[in-house]
Amino acid sequence: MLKKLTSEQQECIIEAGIEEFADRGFEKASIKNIAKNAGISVGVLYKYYKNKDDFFNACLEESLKVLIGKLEEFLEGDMTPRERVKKIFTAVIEFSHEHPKAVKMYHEITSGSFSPKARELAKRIEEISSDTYRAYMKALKEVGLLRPGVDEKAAAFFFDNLLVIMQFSYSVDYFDERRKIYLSDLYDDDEALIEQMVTLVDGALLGR
Amino acid sequence: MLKKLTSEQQECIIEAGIEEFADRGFEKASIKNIAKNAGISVGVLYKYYKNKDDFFNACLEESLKVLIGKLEEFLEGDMTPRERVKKIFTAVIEFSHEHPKAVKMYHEITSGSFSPKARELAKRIEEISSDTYRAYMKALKEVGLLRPGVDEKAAAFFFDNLLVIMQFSYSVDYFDERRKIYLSDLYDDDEALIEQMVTLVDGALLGR
Amino acid sequence: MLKKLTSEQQECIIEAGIEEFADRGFEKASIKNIAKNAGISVGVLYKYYKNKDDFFNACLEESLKVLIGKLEEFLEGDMTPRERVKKIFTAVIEFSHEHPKAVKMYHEITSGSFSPKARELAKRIEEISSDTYRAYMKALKEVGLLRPGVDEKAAAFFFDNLLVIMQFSYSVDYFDERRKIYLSDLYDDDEALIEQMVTLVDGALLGR
Amino acid sequence: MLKKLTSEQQECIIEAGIEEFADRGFEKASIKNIAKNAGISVGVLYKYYKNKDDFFNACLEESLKVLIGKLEEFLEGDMTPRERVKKIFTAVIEFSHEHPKAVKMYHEITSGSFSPKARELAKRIEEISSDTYRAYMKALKEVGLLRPGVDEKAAAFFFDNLLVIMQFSYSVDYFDERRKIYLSDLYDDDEALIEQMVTLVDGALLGR
DNA sequence: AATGAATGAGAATTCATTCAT
DNA sequence: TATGAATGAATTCTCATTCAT
Repeated sequence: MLKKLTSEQQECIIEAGIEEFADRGFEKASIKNIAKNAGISVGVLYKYYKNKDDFFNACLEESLKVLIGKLEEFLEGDMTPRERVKKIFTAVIEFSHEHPKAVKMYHEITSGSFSPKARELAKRIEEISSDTYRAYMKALKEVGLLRPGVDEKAAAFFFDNLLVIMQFSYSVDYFDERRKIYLSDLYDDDEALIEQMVTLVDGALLGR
Repeated sequence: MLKKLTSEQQECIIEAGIEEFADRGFEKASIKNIAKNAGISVGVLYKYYKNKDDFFNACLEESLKVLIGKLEEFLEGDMTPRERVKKIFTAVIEFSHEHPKAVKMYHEITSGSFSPKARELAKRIEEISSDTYRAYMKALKEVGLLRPGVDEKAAAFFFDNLLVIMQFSYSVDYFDERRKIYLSDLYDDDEALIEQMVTLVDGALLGR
Repeated sequence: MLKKLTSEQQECIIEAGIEEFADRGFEKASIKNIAKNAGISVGVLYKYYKNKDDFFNACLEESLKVLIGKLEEFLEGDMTPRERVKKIFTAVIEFSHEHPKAVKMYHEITSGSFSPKARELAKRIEEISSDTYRAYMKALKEVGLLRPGVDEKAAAFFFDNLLVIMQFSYSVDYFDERRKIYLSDLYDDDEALIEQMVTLVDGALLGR
Repeated sequence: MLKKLTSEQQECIIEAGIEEFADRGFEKASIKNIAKNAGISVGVLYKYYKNKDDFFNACLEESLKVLIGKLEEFLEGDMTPRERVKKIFTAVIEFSHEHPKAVKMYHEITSGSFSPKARELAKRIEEISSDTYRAYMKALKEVGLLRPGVDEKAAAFFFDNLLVIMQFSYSVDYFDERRKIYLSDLYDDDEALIEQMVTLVDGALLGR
């Protein structure tokens, strides 16, 4: 039956794409399947997107947009360093619970070789994170809170490393299982894990 | 597998497989190509391995074997905690330089959905690492070196998280580019980065 | 067809169709493209024409109509046989310059397998030409100008063969390139080529 | 069932290709169909030929090879001009009877836009014919047989034009039907048609 | 009536896997 | 036993045709 796409259905396409790409990876993802899950025909997908690559980029962009949104909140508000670190860890874990597919999309581009467009999107998000965390580390240093001898860049890298793998640990199947292995009873206690991470990060950055 | 992997030819097949899987990912990897690079016919490959999945598992197993080998050295020898941490960071980066394909194989299974056999292999290596690091953290705690309030499991998780992402940062293209973005001039100075990481980890675990 | 082709818009559609079919061939021709160039929607095109085949026939009919128009002039006027032959060769080449798309449409049906309707249209034009040329040859014979032993039908066939391939040589890319290969410096001198052809045809038909 | 291709089957592939391309044209020709008719799987076709284009070129080359073979006989032997012209007309018609698909392949490239490889093949055959016929016309001129005022190039063009359309008239459906329309009872009498054509050509070239 | 987005069958192409030699 | 040509299902992508708006 020929029926105009509702705007709901249009969103549905990207959503179905993210679902499929996140679950099965770019190569295994089937356009036919995505169309079926989105309740549309393959033709309509190719009306909006030039090819599989192009569609993947659109899904990726949507996913990263949500991730970037979270980042921007990081430097907002007035709080102690510990509070801020706790806030971001909490946000990252919450985000992973709410948008596991977005995180999986991010993880997806870390493997395989993608189009220049995808590389560019990926580069942008890394630059934004890097800038954000380096600015924070610089601020800490200026007020004499960053441990002496600690380089701002290394500190930012260290900090984002932990956040990235934490995101994976709550979204990507493999890392989730690994988290269970490492944490056993702590696996289900997000609160406690956050507290531990904050303590460790504080020790690393502030020395207390 | 009809035969144990003993002959030189067998090693050659696995090596060619690791090369291909690491470089092109599971889906894009070509069996024909692997056979050609190993100097055998596809028929022989299928004599030893049931299918692509099965062969991938064999390659994965070999890769993980090398990774596990490194781990065992961790607890060996008598040294201060800082020395030990430095040693492992150094070893991890050296290993990534020497065996980037093995690390890529490890990264490869973190994406996509692999067979039960692959999951099992992966589980084993995570259990070994987890046990190793937890044992170390426990030892630290017992001698009163671990910062008060820090859980051994969380500490082990924290520590391995950093090591895993550091391995990726030196082997997986995406993470390597990301490392460059974060570290800029520090990108080429492994020594300095290790020093920084050790300092941060020491601060996190030991409070100094 | 629900409506006769009367309105200006209708001509526009056919014109766009001829353009597209002549340039890209039946299979590669795009209905969407034709509609766009005609300034209408595809829906309208399908209102007037049952399908692509049907529309092609309409375009073909229009093209052939123009070709037939030229034919009718052939027997008009009072002139010597040589003058008449020269006139028709000149007309054919002029026509090819002015309406290359119509000639291409004609060439297009000589390949592929078209619908009965197209065959019928094609048959009609061939019958008209055949009748025209046979009548002329008969007239020549009756006044004793046609060389003895020359059959009127064969002469008509011979004559039209030359005209048809001459048309292709000025309209269809392939035959145009071929003409260049054969004629080299004569390629750009229509006048001279016509003169040569007339001489040859005169020799063939009249013996001088 | 997996079974080695007999060499007979290998020839069969090209033959099936020529059949399909000749009958349905490049665009409509179906690779699946060709494979089925050749008694092979699609995969094997793609083992030998890069893609549809490449396979078409192979079929075209095979077809043109046979055509060129005939051409070479043209200048052989010692005979009067009339005998030679008769011989080539006879040969051309025989050839069209024996290899109608080869002629259809030749006709096929006169429409549509083909790959550089196909253009090159086509150009070569036109150059060979052109050279052959021009050499013959030059020879005629040198012995004073070519009618005065007749250009060798134009004569060669005129001659090949007739041969080409004669080939089409015996192989390409459209031109075959046209031949019937023009010749009526002469349609079935190849001998008589040849005699007529030879007479006409002799009149054109030699003036008798 | 006119629109043009949606449909989905069908095409070319790939490549893991098989098995005749 | 080893080979690698043959298989054919599955994938992406196109576009004539339909029909809800």
